[in-house]
Amino acid sequence: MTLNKNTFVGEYSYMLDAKGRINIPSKFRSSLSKDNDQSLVITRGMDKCVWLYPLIIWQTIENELRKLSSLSGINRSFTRNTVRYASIAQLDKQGRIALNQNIINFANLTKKALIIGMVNKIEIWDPEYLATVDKKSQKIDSSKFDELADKIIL
Amino acid sequence: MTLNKNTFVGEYSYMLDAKGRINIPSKFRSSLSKDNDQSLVITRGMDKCVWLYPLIIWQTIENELRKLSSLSGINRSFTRNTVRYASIAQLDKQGRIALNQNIINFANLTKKALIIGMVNKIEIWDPEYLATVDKKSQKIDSSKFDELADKIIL
DNA sequence: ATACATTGTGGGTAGTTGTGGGTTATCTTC
DNA sequence: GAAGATAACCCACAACTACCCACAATGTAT
Repeated sequence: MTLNKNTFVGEYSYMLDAKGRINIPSKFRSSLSKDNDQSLVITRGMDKCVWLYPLIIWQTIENELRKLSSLSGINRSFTRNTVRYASIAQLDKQGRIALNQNIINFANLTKKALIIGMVNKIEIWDPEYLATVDKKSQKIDSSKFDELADKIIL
Repeated sequence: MTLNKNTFVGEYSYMLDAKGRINIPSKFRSSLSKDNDQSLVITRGMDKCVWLYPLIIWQTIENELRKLSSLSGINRSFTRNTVRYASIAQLDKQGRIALNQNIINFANLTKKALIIGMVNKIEIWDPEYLATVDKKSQKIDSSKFDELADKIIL
């Protein structure tokens, strides 16, 4: 198995149950390295979505944040936004995590939820909301998109 | 066997079976280098077709994406769009991969499918749809082919 | 020409995965 | 300390997927 650990790609559609639990795709679970102890850090995304980091990846982010100068306003607000709503959750026996009401509201989640692998982290979106975001960004950013695509896509 | 590894040329016609599985030409299989662990990454093409990358080639894309900072919105949506429809699949014992319904719909695949070697990646097309695309591009592209001629000597 | 290996295609089965819900523990608040 | 709310744990089960075997058609070697 030559797959990179703690790397997530692909899109999955799941249900949020009445208790606020949501399944983590089994491919993502098996991608989690052992030293994560089956744990993810739940936090607010920069967009209106949930971000999930493998615990050990989160720890490296914490260390990066420690180094950031607080002189810069963007640094302060980024640190505040990412850290203040962060919580650690361990997968239950069925491979789910429980989201609290706060973050459910923040991401506008109801029942259907899209889980998207974003290489080093995982996003959870309300499908309809993501669709509107997609449309907007395609109009605005298409030229910058092409630039990135030229560099990265083979 | 003098061909470069992870290089694909030629066209093959195969059937998609009831389970969404499709055979990978044996020439392509033997071209895959060992370190791919018999794995391909399935994703949406820029045209309405399926793109298949050897795993290690895809990983170079992943690593480029990893470098993009999530502070920038354009980076986030670019990563999302690139990675979202990707899935890693290992060839089964008969040398096939399974396509999910999402990508089958995207590429308009039914039963017959054309597999085309595109040097560093593989494309899967619906034969009839590709025919219509070919007709259109012949009209449009002849002038742009001349531009390319400056860059690539055949 | 014959025997043997490879390739493309189909299908059955056992195990995994996604989802729901009930029961027990833990924490709050009065 | 009791009552109520919240969270953790367990079990159940349908749907799906990965894995296995089968076989005809084609290609290759003797």
